Amino acid sequence: MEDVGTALAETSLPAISPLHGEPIERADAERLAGVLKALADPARLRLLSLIQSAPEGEACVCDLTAPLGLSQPTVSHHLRILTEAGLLEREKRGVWAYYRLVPSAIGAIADLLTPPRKRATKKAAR
Amino acid sequence: MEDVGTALAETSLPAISPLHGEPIERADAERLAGVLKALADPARLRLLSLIQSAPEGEACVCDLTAPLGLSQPTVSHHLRILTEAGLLEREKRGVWAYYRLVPSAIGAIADLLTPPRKRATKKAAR
DNA sequence: CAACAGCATTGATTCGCCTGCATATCTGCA
DNA sequence: TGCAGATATGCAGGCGAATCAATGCTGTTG
Repeated sequence: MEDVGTALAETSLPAISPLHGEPIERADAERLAGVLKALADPARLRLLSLIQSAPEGEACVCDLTAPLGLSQPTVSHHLRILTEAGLLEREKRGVWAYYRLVPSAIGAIADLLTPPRKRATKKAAR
Repeated sequence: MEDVGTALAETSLPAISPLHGEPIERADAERLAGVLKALADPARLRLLSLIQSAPEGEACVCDLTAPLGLSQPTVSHHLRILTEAGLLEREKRGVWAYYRLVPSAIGAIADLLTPPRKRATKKAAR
């Protein structure tokens, strides 16, 4: 894969939504799918949940392996994917690497999936 | 896979969110991941988008193969997955099968991903 | 009734991903 | 400098998914 990280970070994940106006294009669909793919995994969902509920809203790898029941390399791998998708941010303090959520990124996804308010009108006008 | 269809339909996709309170459990993570996996595909995102923007908010398979550039069996396959995930509903009229969105289902996902309003306070109190 | 059109299903192929093991890298400390 | 603990990366096995061609099914039409 290329750089899914920038997919959500800045430019990408544009204001277009698959549930609003005209059909999205292939490139946009692939970008959005890339980010959703990062979310669509039980281990990664649990990671996000664990980090979010951690004392300071952050957690290091060593705190996450046990609750997940996965090996340290595997956990590190999933955290990498989530970070590259723009859903997590990493901060290294000393020997430990602390991860925390990026609320705006997750919010952006939620917005894209939120159908327009009462916008059920069909464009049958054509 | 078992019945991802019921995953969103009724009981499943409970009120728990991976981004709110305490960490979600493994079973919940797998259910949510199952639905997200249905979304995390470019072809399926484009299908949802095409159907949503269709004249009556509905479309049949024959209208979808060309814009997607995929074979009819493949399109049918994706529609099946989306329907089983509870994101689409199917209605057969004559020889045609019309698909349309299930807004509540997609809204439910969006709600789960929407962080609590201004709830950024950490529970470090513990 | 026969021929045809729209969809779904099956089988086969290819590709990607999740996982763990082994190993490399980095940081702090003696 | 050398050692130990915390993370990251490479590699490989195995499972699941995406796709298409071929086939079956159902309703429509002549």
